[in-house]
Amino acid sequence: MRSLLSFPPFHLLHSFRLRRAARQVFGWRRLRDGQLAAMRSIMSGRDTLVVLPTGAGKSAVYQIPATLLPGPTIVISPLLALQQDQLASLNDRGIPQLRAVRISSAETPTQQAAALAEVREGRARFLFTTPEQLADPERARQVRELKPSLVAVDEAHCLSAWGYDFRPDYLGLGRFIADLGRPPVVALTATASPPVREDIATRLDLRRHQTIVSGLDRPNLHLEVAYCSDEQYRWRRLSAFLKEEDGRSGIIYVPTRRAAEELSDRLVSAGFKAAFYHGGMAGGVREKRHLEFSDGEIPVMVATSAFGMGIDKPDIRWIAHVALPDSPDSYLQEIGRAGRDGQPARTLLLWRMEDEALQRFFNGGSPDHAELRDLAALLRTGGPATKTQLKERSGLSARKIAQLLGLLEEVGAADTLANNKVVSPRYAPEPVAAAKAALAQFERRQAVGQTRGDMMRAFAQSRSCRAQVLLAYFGEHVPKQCGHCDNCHVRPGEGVSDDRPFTVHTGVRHAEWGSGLVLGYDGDKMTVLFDEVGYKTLSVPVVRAQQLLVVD
DNA sequence: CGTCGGAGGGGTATCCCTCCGACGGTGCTATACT
Repeated sequence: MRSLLSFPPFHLLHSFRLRRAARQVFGWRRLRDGQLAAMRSIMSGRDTLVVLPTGAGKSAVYQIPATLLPGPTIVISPLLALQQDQLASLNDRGIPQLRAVRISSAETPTQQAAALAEVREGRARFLFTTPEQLADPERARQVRELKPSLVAVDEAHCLSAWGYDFRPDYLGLGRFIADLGRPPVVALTATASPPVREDIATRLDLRRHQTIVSGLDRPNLHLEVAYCSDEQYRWRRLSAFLKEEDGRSGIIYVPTRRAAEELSDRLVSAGFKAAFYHGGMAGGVREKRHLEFSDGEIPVMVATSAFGMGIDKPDIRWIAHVALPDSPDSYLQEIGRAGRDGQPARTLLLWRMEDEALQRFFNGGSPDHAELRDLAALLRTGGPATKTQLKERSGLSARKIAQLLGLLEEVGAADTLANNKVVSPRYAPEPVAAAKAALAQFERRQAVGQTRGDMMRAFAQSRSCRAQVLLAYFGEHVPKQCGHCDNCHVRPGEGVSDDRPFTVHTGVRHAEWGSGLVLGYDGDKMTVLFDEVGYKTLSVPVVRAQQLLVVD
């Protein structure tokens, strides 16, 4: 009895208030399980990592609690176009508790000051911004003074996918949150495998966080994969597929901008209503194409991965891949855009062994030992310096500097001060040792990137139920055959071996690779996710015969 | 690491083969011009 009195059932109170807010503010009569659990976690002041498919009301997970919290909510989101849509959807409701403003390069200094004032005076509840804005110490100070009650990191997988080289300011978010005095943080994404989740939690420095994963299996998506020995065969399969789809809306993912333009031309010549989309197009044209696709004017969009986040067309009927994606994370994210209305949709992966070459290139070449060493030395001798100064002194590009600094920071050979200057910490390793450690760090991460590519190929080559194989990668155990993939249809029941030395999700240990988690079985192969070396596929008979794994 | 296009050699086919180098995704932002 005493425990009941000293610990009132806050979760019941939270649930009641959340449901009431959902009804009053959004007009929703009910919340899904995953949504409510995530919102309760936020209300209890815990850091929360939410993995929910897009279209499952992911934004509401932070928006509804935000209306109940005393201070404003800072929403960090990667794309300005995406922010634009989210701002509009909040402000169009005309409810004061949902009023949202933004600070980005798209606002003038006057508009930025006005936005800050609106939040400060309690007239706006949400402040949208980008990691790049928060990298400016003055901007971070302004945001800090707003005393936010919640920080929401939307599309949080970007942190892991982009932070290390493409958009390094993503890696500064952990520091920004620490300087804020660590209000509750919620990180949201549609797909994140266990290593990516761990990466997000580490980089944001989440504390005793709760992870909520829900509904990754999408029974209305039919999964199909075909190996293509040459380009002619790939083209034949693709055009046959498009004829079957007969004008219904869908996306063809290609690996390069050039491929997008060329394939689109070829499809138009063959009589399909197609257009292309990639990151090299002018902003206005991109927006127009996006609209034409949403309206159904252009049913077939041939695109690079640039055509992704921010697409909320509910009736996309198919997704085709004319290349192997870099990871199951990207693949699930991309096919997940089909069939958001719950109606049946098809996915077709047309792949060649040769596709992997490009992925290997994108996975990146090793940084130079000498460059790392010289930069570490420069930090030790030159005193605190801005990135621009370092760029001048070293002669390296801004992007290279950011990449190298990130690695040096991870091994304790560099540190960013509050004024955004970079220094060599007091007990920093010698430049040569620092370069060696940084290189090892890079190689470790690249190896994990490589195992993700390996898992993508393993998925493509698998003869077992596709959903089982794909979701095993995400740590989800699908107990029954999915019944919505090519392998389930063609050979129901075949390829399933009963030889399973460990049950799924058993912790195991390998002499060389250390501890890991059994994720699933595919015929006589098993997949294990190791803490240090990433995903590995092992032969079950070999594991048995040589006793490669023991229970950890 | 593979593909593509141009250059150049072979050898004399209104051009074919080989070699070599370039290229390959994702977006924020600040700044300098019109």
